[in-house]
Amino acid sequence: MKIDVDTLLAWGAAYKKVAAGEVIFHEGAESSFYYQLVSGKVRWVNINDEGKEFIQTIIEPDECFGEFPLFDDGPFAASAIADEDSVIIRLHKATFHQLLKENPELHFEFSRLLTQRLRFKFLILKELANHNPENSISTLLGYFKQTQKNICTKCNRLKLTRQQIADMTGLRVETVIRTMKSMQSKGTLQIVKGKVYC
Amino acid sequence: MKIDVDTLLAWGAAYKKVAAGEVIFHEGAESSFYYQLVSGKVRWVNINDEGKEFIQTIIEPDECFGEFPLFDDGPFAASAIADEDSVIIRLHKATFHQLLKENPELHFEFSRLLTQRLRFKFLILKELANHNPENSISTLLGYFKQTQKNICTKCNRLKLTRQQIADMTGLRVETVIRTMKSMQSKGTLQIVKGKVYC
DNA sequence: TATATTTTATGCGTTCAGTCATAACCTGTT
DNA sequence: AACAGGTTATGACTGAACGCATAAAATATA
Repeated sequence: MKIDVDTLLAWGAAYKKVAAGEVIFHEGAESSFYYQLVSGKVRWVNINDEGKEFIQTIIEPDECFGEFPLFDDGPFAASAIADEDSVIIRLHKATFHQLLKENPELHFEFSRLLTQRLRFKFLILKELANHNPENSISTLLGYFKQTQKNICTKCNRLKLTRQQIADMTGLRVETVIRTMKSMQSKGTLQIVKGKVYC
Repeated sequence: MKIDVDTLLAWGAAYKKVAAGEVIFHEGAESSFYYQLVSGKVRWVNINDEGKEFIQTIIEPDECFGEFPLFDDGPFAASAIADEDSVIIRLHKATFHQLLKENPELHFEFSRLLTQRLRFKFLILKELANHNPENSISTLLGYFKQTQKNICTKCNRLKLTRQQIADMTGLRVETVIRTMKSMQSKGTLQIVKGKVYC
Protein backbone atom coordinates (compact mmCIF):
# COMPACT_ATOMS: atom_id res chain seq x y z
CA MET A 1 0.00 0.00 0.00
CA LYS A 2 1.38 3.29 -1.07
CA ILE A 3 -0.20 6.63 -1.68
CA ASP A 4 1.58 8.81 -4.22
CA VAL A 5 3.78 11.28 -2.34
CA ASP A 6 2.75 14.20 -4.55
CA THR A 7 -0.88 13.42 -3.79
CA LEU A 8 -0.14 13.32 -0.09
CA LEU A 9 1.69 16.65 -0.27
CA ALA A 10 -1.16 18.20 -2.25
CA TRP A 11 -3.50 17.17 0.54
CA GLY A 12 -1.36 18.83 3.16
CA ALA A 13 0.86 15.98 4.34
CA ALA A 14 4.19 16.80 5.99
CA TYR A 15 7.59 15.13 5.96
CA LYS A 16 9.31 14.20 9.19
CA LYS A 17 12.86 13.01 9.77
CA VAL A 18 13.49 10.40 12.43
CA ALA A 19 16.86 9.17 13.67
CA ALA A 20 17.71 5.49 14.07
CA GLY A 21 16.27 4.18 17.30
CA GLU A 22 13.73 6.97 17.60
CA VAL A 23 10.17 6.04 18.53
CA ILE A 24 7.67 7.37 15.99
CA PHE A 25 4.62 6.45 18.04
CA HIS A 26 3.93 4.39 21.15
CA GLU A 27 1.71 1.34 21.53
CA GLY A 28 -1.44 2.38 23.35
CA ALA A 29 -1.24 6.05 22.37
CA GLU A 30 -4.02 7.86 20.52
CA SER A 31 -3.45 8.58 16.87
CA SER A 32 -4.47 11.24 14.41
CA PHE A 33 -2.31 10.54 11.38
CA TYR A 34 -1.82 8.33 8.39
CA TYR A 35 1.87 7.31 8.28
CA GLN A 36 3.92 6.30 5.27
CA LEU A 37 7.61 5.52 5.11
CA VAL A 38 9.54 7.49 2.47
CA SER A 39 13.04 6.19 3.11
CA GLY A 40 14.87 4.18 5.73
CA LYS A 41 13.42 1.31 7.73
CA VAL A 42 10.91 1.06 10.54
CA ARG A 43 9.93 -1.82 12.78
CA TRP A 44 6.44 -2.14 14.18
CA VAL A 45 6.85 -3.80 17.58
CA ASN A 46 5.35 -4.76 20.88
CA ILE A 47 7.64 -4.66 23.88
CA ASN A 48 6.80 -6.82 26.87
CA ASP A 49 7.42 -6.28 30.57
CA GLU A 50 10.90 -7.79 30.42
CA GLY A 51 11.84 -5.54 27.50
CA LYS A 52 11.72 -8.33 24.93
CA GLU A 53 10.51 -7.17 21.54
CA PHE A 54 8.03 -8.88 19.30
CA ILE A 55 8.33 -7.50 15.77
CA GLN A 56 4.89 -7.49 14.13
CA THR A 57 6.16 -6.17 10.82
CA ILE A 58 9.21 -4.58 9.31
CA ILE A 59 8.18 -1.59 7.23
CA GLU A 60 10.04 -0.73 4.05
CA PRO A 61 9.88 2.48 1.96
CA ASP A 62 6.51 3.23 0.33
CA GLU A 63 4.61 1.21 2.91
CA CYS A 64 2.13 2.68 5.35
CA PHE A 65 2.03 1.77 9.02
CA GLY A 66 0.05 2.45 12.18
CA GLU A 67 -3.21 2.42 10.24
CA PHE A 68 -5.58 0.71 12.68
CA PRO A 69 -6.67 3.85 14.54
CA LEU A 70 -7.67 5.47 11.26
CA PHE A 71 -10.59 3.07 10.98
CA ASP A 72 -11.62 1.94 14.44
CA ASP A 73 -10.51 4.97 16.46
CA GLY A 74 -8.61 2.73 18.86
CA PRO A 75 -5.04 3.33 20.06
CA PHE A 76 -1.88 2.12 18.31
CA ALA A 77 -1.61 -1.66 18.56
CA ALA A 78 2.20 -1.55 18.50
CA SER A 79 5.02 0.97 18.61
CA ALA A 80 6.87 2.16 15.52
CA ILE A 81 10.62 2.49 15.95
CA ALA A 82 13.10 3.62 13.31
CA ASP A 83 15.65 0.90 12.51
CA GLU A 84 17.71 3.35 10.49
CA ASP A 85 17.64 7.11 9.96
CA SER A 86 14.35 7.48 8.13
CA VAL A 87 11.98 9.93 6.52
CA ILE A 88 8.27 9.54 7.01
CA ILE A 89 5.34 11.46 5.63
CA ARG A 90 2.10 11.84 7.55
CA LEU A 91 -1.37 13.06 6.80
CA HIS A 92 -4.10 14.13 9.19
CA LYS A 93 -6.74 11.50 9.90
CA ALA A 94 -9.69 13.63 8.74
CA THR A 95 -7.92 14.49 5.52
CA PHE A 96 -7.09 10.84 4.98
CA HIS A 97 -10.76 9.93 5.28
CA GLN A 98 -11.68 12.64 2.78
CA LEU A 99 -9.01 11.32 0.43
CA LEU A 100 -10.47 7.81 0.58
CA LYS A 101 -14.00 9.10 0.07
CA GLU A 102 -13.03 10.95 -3.06
CA ASN A 103 -10.99 8.02 -4.35
CA PRO A 104 -12.96 4.79 -4.01
CA GLU A 105 -10.28 2.92 -5.91
CA LEU A 106 -7.76 3.93 -3.27
CA HIS A 107 -10.08 2.62 -0.62
CA PHE A 108 -10.20 -0.73 -2.38
CA GLU A 109 -6.41 -0.77 -2.49
CA PHE A 110 -6.39 -0.09 1.18
CA SER A 111 -8.72 -2.99 1.83
CA ARG A 112 -6.31 -5.12 -0.13
CA LEU A 113 -3.48 -4.02 2.12
CA LEU A 114 -5.40 -4.79 5.31
CA THR A 115 -6.33 -8.15 3.86
CA GLN A 116 -2.75 -8.99 2.99
CA ARG A 117 -1.61 -8.05 6.47
CA LEU A 118 -4.35 -10.22 7.96
CA ARG A 119 -3.38 -13.05 5.69
CA PHE A 120 0.20 -12.91 6.94
CA LYS A 121 -1.02 -12.86 10.54
CA PHE A 122 -3.18 -15.91 9.94
CA LEU A 123 -0.22 -17.70 8.43
CA ILE A 124 2.34 -16.88 11.08
CA LEU A 125 -0.12 -17.43 13.93
CA LYS A 126 -0.98 -20.88 12.69
CA GLU A 127 2.72 -21.74 12.58
CA LEU A 128 3.55 -20.27 15.98
CA ALA A 129 0.67 -22.21 17.53
CA ASN A 130 2.26 -25.33 16.14
CA HIS A 131 5.44 -24.95 18.18
CA ASN A 132 7.71 -26.08 15.43
CA PRO A 133 10.69 -23.70 15.11
CA GLU A 134 11.65 -25.05 11.70
CA ASN A 135 8.19 -24.46 10.24
CA SER A 136 7.89 -21.04 11.84
CA ILE A 137 11.20 -19.96 10.40
CA SER A 138 10.60 -21.27 6.91
CA THR A 139 7.13 -19.75 6.80
CA LEU A 140 8.59 -16.41 7.80
CA LEU A 141 11.42 -16.61 5.31
CA GLY A 142 8.99 -17.75 2.63
CA TYR A 143 6.90 -14.68 3.24
CA PHE A 144 9.87 -12.34 3.03
CA LYS A 145 11.07 -14.07 -0.09
CA GLN A 146 7.66 -13.85 -1.71
CA THR A 147 7.17 -10.18 -0.92
CA GLN A 148 10.82 -9.36 -1.68
CA LYS A 149 11.02 -7.62 1.67
CA ASN A 150 14.44 -7.26 3.26
CA ILE A 151 16.11 -9.13 0.47
CA CYS A 152 19.06 -7.74 -1.41
CA THR A 153 17.74 -8.00 -4.94
CA LYS A 154 21.22 -7.85 -6.44
CA CYS A 155 22.72 -10.79 -4.60
CA ASN A 156 19.53 -12.50 -3.35
CA ARG A 157 20.74 -12.29 0.23
CA LEU A 158 18.28 -12.05 3.06
CA LYS A 159 18.89 -8.91 5.08
CA LEU A 160 17.57 -10.23 8.37
CA THR A 161 19.61 -11.09 11.43
CA ARG A 162 18.84 -14.23 13.47
CA GLN A 163 17.81 -11.86 16.24
CA GLN A 164 15.18 -10.26 14.00
CA ILE A 165 13.90 -13.67 12.93
CA ALA A 166 13.74 -14.63 16.60
CA ASP A 167 11.84 -11.43 17.41
CA MET A 168 9.27 -12.20 14.72
CA THR A 169 8.72 -15.83 15.70
CA GLY A 170 8.86 -15.62 19.48
CA LEU A 171 11.95 -17.83 19.53
CA ARG A 172 15.39 -17.16 21.03
CA VAL A 173 18.43 -16.29 18.93
CA GLU A 174 20.16 -19.50 19.89
CA THR A 175 17.17 -21.57 18.86
CA VAL A 176 16.97 -19.75 15.53
CA ILE A 177 20.69 -20.24 14.90
CA ARG A 178 20.56 -23.92 15.84
CA THR A 179 17.41 -24.58 13.83
CA MET A 180 18.75 -22.82 10.75
CA LYS A 181 22.01 -24.75 10.95
CA SER A 182 20.05 -27.97 11.05
CA MET A 183 18.00 -26.80 8.09
CA GLN A 184 21.19 -26.08 6.19
CA SER A 185 22.55 -29.55 6.85
CA LYS A 186 19.26 -30.95 5.58
CA GLY A 187 19.61 -28.83 2.46
CA THR A 188 16.47 -26.84 3.22
CA LEU A 189 18.39 -23.60 3.54
CA GLN A 190 21.40 -22.12 1.84
CA ILE A 191 23.75 -20.33 4.23
CA VAL A 192 27.09 -18.84 3.20
CA LYS A 193 29.28 -17.16 5.79
CA GLY A 194 26.31 -17.04 8.13
CA LYS A 195 24.10 -15.26 5.60
CA VAL A 196 20.97 -16.73 4.08
CA TYR A 197 20.46 -16.89 0.33
CA CYS A 198 17.27 -17.74 -1.46
CA MET B 1 -19.48 -6.43 10.49
CA LYS B 2 -22.93 -7.22 9.27
CA ILE B 3 -24.76 -6.41 6.12
CA ASP B 4 -28.52 -6.16 6.47
CA VAL B 5 -30.03 -9.47 5.33
CA ASP B 6 -32.81 -7.77 3.34
CA THR B 7 -30.18 -5.77 1.49
CA LEU B 8 -28.22 -8.94 0.76
CA LEU B 9 -31.35 -10.67 -0.53
CA ALA B 10 -32.27 -7.67 -2.66
CA TRP B 11 -28.83 -7.95 -4.27
CA GLY B 12 -29.35 -11.60 -5.08
CA ALA B 13 -27.78 -13.35 -2.10
CA ALA B 14 -28.88 -16.90 -1.28
CA TYR B 15 -29.37 -18.77 1.96
CA LYS B 16 -27.62 -22.05 2.58
CA LYS B 17 -28.13 -24.56 5.37
CA VAL B 18 -25.13 -26.40 6.74
CA ALA B 19 -25.13 -29.27 9.22
CA ALA B 20 -22.89 -29.37 12.26
CA GLY B 21 -19.42 -30.53 11.26
CA GLU B 22 -19.89 -29.64 7.61
CA VAL B 23 -17.08 -27.79 5.86
CA ILE B 24 -18.32 -24.56 4.27
CA PHE B 25 -15.08 -23.88 2.43
CA HIS B 26 -11.56 -25.27 2.47
CA GLU B 27 -8.30 -23.50 3.23
CA GLY B 28 -6.44 -22.94 -0.02
CA ALA B 29 -9.52 -23.09 -2.26
CA GLU B 30 -10.54 -20.30 -4.61
CA SER B 31 -13.46 -18.16 -3.55
CA SER B 32 -16.20 -16.22 -5.25
CA PHE B 33 -18.56 -15.32 -2.42
CA TYR B 34 -19.10 -13.01 0.49
CA TYR B 35 -20.20 -15.15 3.46
CA GLN B 36 -22.29 -14.10 6.43
CA LEU B 37 -23.58 -16.25 9.28
CA VAL B 38 -27.33 -15.98 9.88
CA SER B 39 -27.71 -18.49 12.70
CA GLY B 40 -25.66 -21.21 14.35
CA LYS B 41 -21.93 -21.13 14.90
CA VAL B 42 -18.92 -21.47 12.64
CA ARG B 43 -15.25 -21.89 13.39
CA TRP B 44 -12.59 -20.55 11.08
CA VAL B 45 -9.67 -22.95 11.38
CA ASN B 46 -6.37 -24.20 10.08
CA ILE B 47 -5.70 -27.88 10.35
CA ASN B 48 -2.11 -29.08 10.40
CA ASP B 49 -0.53 -32.29 9.13
CA GLU B 50 -1.25 -34.15 12.37
CA GLY B 51 -4.91 -33.12 12.26
CA LYS B 52 -4.55 -30.60 15.08
CA GLU B 53 -6.79 -27.56 14.67
CA PHE B 54 -5.86 -23.96 15.18
CA ILE B 55 -8.99 -21.87 15.55
CA GLN B 56 -8.39 -18.44 14.05
CA THR B 57 -11.83 -17.11 14.96
CA ILE B 58 -15.18 -18.34 16.13
CA ILE B 59 -17.92 -16.75 14.06
CA GLU B 60 -21.24 -15.83 15.63
CA PRO B 61 -24.50 -14.84 13.90
CA ASP B 62 -24.41 -11.59 11.90
CA GLU B 63 -20.69 -11.83 11.35
CA CYS B 64 -19.05 -12.26 7.99
CA PHE B 65 -16.20 -14.69 7.33
CA GLY B 66 -13.85 -15.81 4.61
CA GLU B 67 -13.48 -12.27 3.32
CA PHE B 68 -9.80 -12.13 2.32
CA PRO B 69 -10.27 -13.41 -1.24
CA LEU B 70 -12.81 -10.68 -1.87
CA PHE B 71 -10.06 -8.09 -1.78
CA ASP B 72 -6.78 -9.70 -2.75
CA ASP B 73 -8.09 -12.51 -4.98
CA GLY B 74 -6.06 -15.05 -3.02
CA PRO B 75 -7.37 -18.38 -1.75
CA PHE B 76 -9.07 -18.95 1.60
CA ALA B 77 -6.57 -18.56 4.43
CA ALA B 78 -8.45 -21.04 6.65
CA SER B 79 -11.33 -23.47 6.46
CA ALA B 80 -14.80 -22.67 7.74
CA ILE B 81 -16.52 -25.51 9.59
CA ALA B 82 -19.98 -25.43 11.14
CA ASP B 83 -19.84 -25.96 14.91
CA GLU B 84 -23.61 -26.36 15.04
CA ASP B 85 -26.36 -26.67 12.45
CA SER B 86 -26.17 -23.25 10.84
CA VAL B 87 -27.65 -21.02 8.19
CA ILE B 88 -25.37 -18.86 6.10
CA ILE B 89 -26.10 -16.32 3.42
CA ARG B 90 -23.72 -15.67 0.56
CA LEU B 91 -23.38 -13.08 -2.14
CA HIS B 92 -21.39 -13.24 -5.35
CA LYS B 93 -18.03 -11.51 -5.25
CA ALA B 94 -18.74 -9.14 -8.16
CA THR B 95 -22.06 -8.14 -6.62
CA PHE B 96 -20.36 -7.56 -3.29
CA HIS B 97 -17.89 -5.19 -4.94
CA GLN B 98 -20.73 -3.30 -6.58
CA LEU B 99 -22.52 -3.10 -3.24
CA LEU B 100 -19.45 -1.55 -1.61
CA LYS B 101 -18.97 0.88 -4.48
CA GLU B 102 -22.50 2.16 -4.17
CA ASN B 103 -22.30 2.34 -0.39
CA PRO B 104 -19.06 4.02 0.65
CA GLU B 105 -20.19 4.01 4.28
CA LEU B 106 -20.45 0.25 4.14
CA HIS B 107 -16.93 0.09 2.80
CA PHE B 108 -15.72 2.13 5.77
CA GLU B 109 -17.51 -0.28 8.08
CA PHE B 110 -15.77 -3.11 6.35
CA SER B 111 -12.40 -1.46 6.85
CA ARG B 112 -13.28 -1.18 10.51
CA LEU B 113 -13.97 -4.89 10.62
CA LEU B 114 -10.69 -5.80 8.96
CA THR B 115 -8.90 -3.47 11.33
CA GLN B 116 -10.50 -5.04 14.39
CA ARG B 117 -9.58 -8.48 13.20
CA LEU B 118 -6.01 -7.35 12.62
CA ARG B 119 -5.94 -5.76 16.05
CA PHE B 120 -6.95 -9.04 17.64
CA LYS B 121 -4.29 -10.88 15.67
CA PHE B 122 -1.63 -8.41 16.80
CA LEU B 123 -2.73 -8.91 20.38
CA ILE B 124 -2.86 -12.68 20.41
CA LEU B 125 0.32 -13.03 18.38
CA LYS B 126 2.25 -10.87 20.80
CA GLU B 127 1.03 -13.05 23.66
CA LEU B 128 1.74 -16.35 21.94
CA ALA B 129 5.25 -15.20 21.12
CA ASN B 130 5.72 -14.59 24.81
CA HIS B 131 5.23 -18.25 25.74
CA ASN B 132 3.24 -17.50 28.84
CA PRO B 133 0.10 -19.68 28.99
CA GLU B 134 -1.50 -17.57 31.69
CA ASN B 135 -1.14 -14.35 29.69
CA SER B 136 -2.29 -16.00 26.48
CA ILE B 137 -5.39 -17.34 28.14
CA SER B 138 -6.35 -14.15 29.92
CA THR B 139 -5.78 -12.11 26.78
CA LEU B 140 -8.05 -14.46 24.88
CA LEU B 141 -10.72 -14.47 27.55
CA GLY B 142 -10.45 -10.68 27.84
CA TYR B 143 -11.12 -10.38 24.14
CA PHE B 144 -14.17 -12.64 24.29
CA LYS B 145 -15.46 -10.78 27.31
CA GLN B 146 -14.97 -7.42 25.65
CA THR B 147 -16.67 -8.42 22.43
CA GLN B 148 -19.36 -10.42 24.24
CA LYS B 149 -18.59 -13.33 21.97
CA ASN B 150 -19.46 -16.81 23.22
CA ILE B 151 -20.67 -15.49 26.53
CA CYS B 152 -24.08 -16.33 27.90
CA THR B 153 -25.40 -12.83 28.49
CA LYS B 154 -28.00 -14.07 30.96
CA CYS B 155 -25.66 -15.78 33.37
CA ASN B 156 -22.31 -14.27 32.31
CA ARG B 157 -20.87 -17.70 31.66
CA LEU B 158 -18.21 -18.22 29.06
CA LYS B 159 -19.35 -20.70 26.46
CA LEU B 160 -15.92 -22.00 25.52
CA THR B 161 -14.45 -25.39 26.32
CA ARG B 162 -10.85 -25.77 27.48
CA GLN B 163 -10.26 -27.56 24.20
CA GLN B 164 -11.42 -24.53 22.22
CA ILE B 165 -9.25 -22.24 24.30
CA ALA B 166 -6.35 -24.60 23.67
CA ASP B 167 -7.07 -24.58 19.95
CA MET B 168 -6.98 -20.79 19.89
CA THR B 169 -3.76 -20.42 21.86
CA GLY B 170 -1.71 -23.30 20.53
CA LEU B 171 -1.66 -24.92 23.96
CA ARG B 172 -2.80 -28.42 25.01
CA VAL B 173 -6.03 -29.03 26.86
CA GLU B 174 -4.18 -30.24 29.92
CA THR B 175 -2.04 -27.13 30.02
CA VAL B 176 -5.11 -24.91 29.68
CA ILE B 177 -6.90 -26.79 32.46
CA ARG B 178 -3.91 -26.68 34.77
CA THR B 179 -3.19 -23.01 34.06
CA MET B 180 -6.80 -22.00 34.60
CA LYS B 181 -6.93 -23.89 37.88
CA SER B 182 -3.86 -22.05 39.04
CA MET B 183 -5.43 -18.77 37.96
CA GLN B 184 -8.51 -19.62 39.96
CA SER B 185 -6.49 -20.31 43.08
CA LYS B 186 -4.78 -16.95 42.58
CA GLY B 187 -8.21 -15.32 42.30
CA THR B 188 -7.58 -14.22 38.71
CA LEU B 189 -10.41 -16.34 37.39
CA GLN B 190 -13.80 -17.36 38.68
CA ILE B 191 -14.64 -20.98 37.97
CA VAL B 192 -17.79 -22.70 39.23
CA LYS B 193 -18.33 -26.35 38.43
CA GLY B 194 -15.67 -26.17 35.78
CA LYS B 195 -17.30 -23.23 34.02
CA VAL B 196 -15.77 -19.77 33.73
CA TYR B 197 -17.66 -16.67 34.79
CA CYS B 198 -16.68 -13.12 34.11
C1' DT C 1 -33.98 -42.27 36.37
C1' DA C 2 -30.47 -44.62 34.02
C1' DT C 3 -27.09 -44.39 30.36
C1' DA C 4 -23.93 -42.44 27.12
C1' DT C 5 -20.99 -38.79 25.80
C1' DT C 6 -18.51 -34.92 26.47
C1' DT C 7 -15.72 -32.16 29.36
C1' DT C 8 -12.76 -31.44 33.24
C1' DA C 9 -9.23 -33.21 36.27
C1' DT C 10 -4.68 -35.23 37.80
C1' DG C 11 -0.35 -38.01 37.82
C1' DC C 12 4.08 -38.96 35.73
C1' DG C 13 7.85 -39.48 32.57
C1' DT C 14 9.78 -37.16 28.42
C1' DT C 15 11.20 -33.78 25.30
C1' DC C 16 12.73 -29.70 23.53
C1' DA C 17 13.25 -24.82 23.68
C1' DG C 18 15.08 -21.67 27.12
C1' DT C 19 19.00 -19.87 29.71
C1' DC C 20 23.61 -18.65 30.58
C1' DA C 21 28.28 -18.56 29.46
C1' DT C 22 31.89 -18.26 26.29
C1' DA C 23 34.11 -18.22 21.92
C1' DA C 24 34.63 -17.40 16.99
C1' DC C 25 33.59 -14.89 13.26
C1' DC C 26 32.41 -11.03 10.29
C1' DT C 27 32.21 -5.82 9.19
C1' DG C 28 33.19 -1.40 9.26
C1' DT C 29 36.25 2.41 11.22
C1' DT C 30 40.22 4.99 12.57
C1' DA D 1 46.56 -3.29 10.70
C1' DA D 2 44.43 -3.03 14.71
C1' DC D 3 40.34 -2.30 17.12
C1' DA D 4 35.48 -2.28 18.41
C1' DG D 5 30.73 -3.74 18.03
C1' DG D 6 27.70 -6.61 16.30
C1' DT D 7 26.48 -11.19 14.75
C1' DT D 8 26.91 -16.10 14.59
C1' DA D 9 28.27 -20.38 16.90
C1' DT D 10 28.41 -24.08 20.49
C1' DG D 11 28.17 -26.49 25.02
C1' DA D 12 25.87 -27.78 29.37
C1' DC D 13 22.06 -27.43 32.36
C1' DT D 14 17.23 -26.46 33.54
C1' DG D 15 12.47 -26.19 33.45
C1' DA D 16 8.00 -25.95 31.68
C1' DA D 17 4.80 -27.61 28.48
C1' DC D 18 3.87 -31.95 26.11
C1' DG D 19 2.02 -36.63 25.69
C1' DC D 20 -0.24 -40.36 27.42
C1' DA D 21 -3.08 -42.70 30.59
C1' DT D 22 -6.77 -42.81 33.57
C1' DA D 23 -10.39 -41.08 36.45
C1' DA D 24 -14.04 -37.96 37.95
C1' DA D 25 -17.53 -34.86 37.03
C1' DA D 26 -20.92 -32.57 34.28
C1' DT D 27 -24.12 -32.61 30.55
C1' DA D 28 -26.94 -34.58 27.08
C1' DT D 29 -29.97 -38.39 25.64
C1' DA D 30 -33.03 -42.02 26.07
